[in-house]
Amino acid sequence: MSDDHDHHAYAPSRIRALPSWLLGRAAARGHRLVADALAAEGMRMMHHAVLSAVAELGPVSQAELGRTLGIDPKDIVAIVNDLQKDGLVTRTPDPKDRRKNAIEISSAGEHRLRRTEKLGDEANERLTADLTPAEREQLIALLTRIALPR
Amino acid sequence: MSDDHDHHAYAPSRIRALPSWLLGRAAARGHRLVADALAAEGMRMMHHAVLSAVAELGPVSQAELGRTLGIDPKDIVAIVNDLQKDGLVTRTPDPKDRRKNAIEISSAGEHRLRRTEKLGDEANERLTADLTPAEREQLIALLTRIALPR
DNA sequence: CTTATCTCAGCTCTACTGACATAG
DNA sequence: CCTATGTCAGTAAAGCTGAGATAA
Repeated sequence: MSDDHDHHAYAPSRIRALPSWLLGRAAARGHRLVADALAAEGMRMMHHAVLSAVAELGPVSQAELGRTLGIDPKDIVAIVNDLQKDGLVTRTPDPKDRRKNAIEISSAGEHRLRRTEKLGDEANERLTADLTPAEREQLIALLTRIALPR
Repeated sequence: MSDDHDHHAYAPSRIRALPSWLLGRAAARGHRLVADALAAEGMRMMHHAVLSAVAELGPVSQAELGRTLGIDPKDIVAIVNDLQKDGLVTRTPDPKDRRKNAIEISSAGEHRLRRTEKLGDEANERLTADLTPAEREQLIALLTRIALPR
């Protein structure tokens, strides 16, 4: 017991056995890596996620964004506000349903997205640097099944 | 495209490919499950983690708790305050190093820990209900390697 | 009348930063 | 002098709740 070195890799066994605990630790580390990388472009993780979803879904309502990303629609408001302020997305009233805003990515947004995507990928590689490519795929597959439950 | 049902399991592919994103989603879901379960005993996740660490490490300083759990030592203060207020741990000055507090679990703390441990295990089973036992072990092994990097 | 969308204000939990007093 | 420990105040990001206005 009581190694003076090697404090970092230790966690009490009862804690270490809890998937939720490990998930929290791993997510905190991953978030730190990605957030630091995206900060170089003045973006936060949720900004990148929403911008990426807007690019993929085309003109889309805020409520739809919230549903597909699993984010509270109330939080989409502030994120879209920021993206719009930077000219990365456009927010126009939907003529067919005037309750909705049609969110679309701008050319500046596409340019920004290409850069943040690269930075995010690099951060995720650092996060999973200890894993083999096959292990990364398996981790993603397992996480998908518990992160997006039916 | 555009299934009216089955919104829940979808996420844009570029987002879904990011381990950090999946980790965040999975951790949020796990935290919700565990936090709700522990709330029945008036405990939060960090209270349970610290109480568990105190039980396993015996008389231990707050700084040591912070190091082994990977939590900021400043945050240990408030957690130990709460645990002490409920009589779950004792906080006595260390006679050998008067800078330190020796944190020890009480019998009430051990009783509380047995119950929160059970509640936490059940919540973690719900979180990983879609996985086989072998897959759970593999998930824990993979998470350990990225959550506790050297 | 009921539902869906959007906005606002506020809260919790986790994590972090800076400042400080005390003890080694 | 410098480091380690503990305490306090405040901040940030993600995630929630409740209330309300507008439109379908």
